[in-house]
Amino acid sequence: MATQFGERIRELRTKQNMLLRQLASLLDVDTSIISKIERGDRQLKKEQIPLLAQILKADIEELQTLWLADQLYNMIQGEPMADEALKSVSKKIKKAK
Amino acid sequence: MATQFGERIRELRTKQNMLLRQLASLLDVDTSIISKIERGDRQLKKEQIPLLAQILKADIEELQTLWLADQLYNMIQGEPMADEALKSVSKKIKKAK
DNA sequence: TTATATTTGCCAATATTTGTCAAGACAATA
DNA sequence: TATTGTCTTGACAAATATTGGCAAATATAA
Repeated sequence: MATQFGERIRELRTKQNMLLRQLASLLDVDTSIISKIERGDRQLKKEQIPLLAQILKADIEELQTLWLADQLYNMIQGEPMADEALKSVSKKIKKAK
Repeated sequence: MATQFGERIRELRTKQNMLLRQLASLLDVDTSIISKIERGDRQLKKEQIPLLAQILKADIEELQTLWLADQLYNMIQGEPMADEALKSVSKKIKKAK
């Protein structure tokens, strides 16, 4: 399953002519991890987002949003009451502000 | 942290004059587990929802919604981009239908 | 107090996630 | 065809997180 996050990372990386192994080295993980993340096979660890954003000269908040949206989507996809639950959470969030 | 799901379970259980240990027995887990679930210290396993609904004569979909909403809230709470991510997912879900 | 119900902290078992390694696929090109 | 470089994939091990159960602590009621 492809992820919005992974696709964006790949886009950012390739536009800068950066190789998987170069990005992997800067993030201090194996090349295969980055490959899987870009393809949506694995999730990046949340704490790694800031460093990744810095390396790719990307907006941290953009990546955080994409990352979180992927997690949420993953959780609700296939759930019968996904819609209801989403609405409920949105309401609760608004109140909390 | 209290959960909507846990509070609802407790409400349903006590209204029927059922003890923790009685509910626990029917669900085939230790009493402490139910206590923690009702107080929001633990999450019920998703697969246990149908049985729990049956025991408490509750609407499965209601419990599924509350359960899922708790999971989602847990995931986004404290996240700076929670709002954006939620919107993004809602959009994606609507499209998928 | 005594009896019963609930809560809490801790541990072991289990499950999930994460990373590494090695082999394979694929394309470019000598 | 053989070689080189990049990327992908699967198997495995290590690190983390989750789960359930026990037992002690705490509450509640009589």
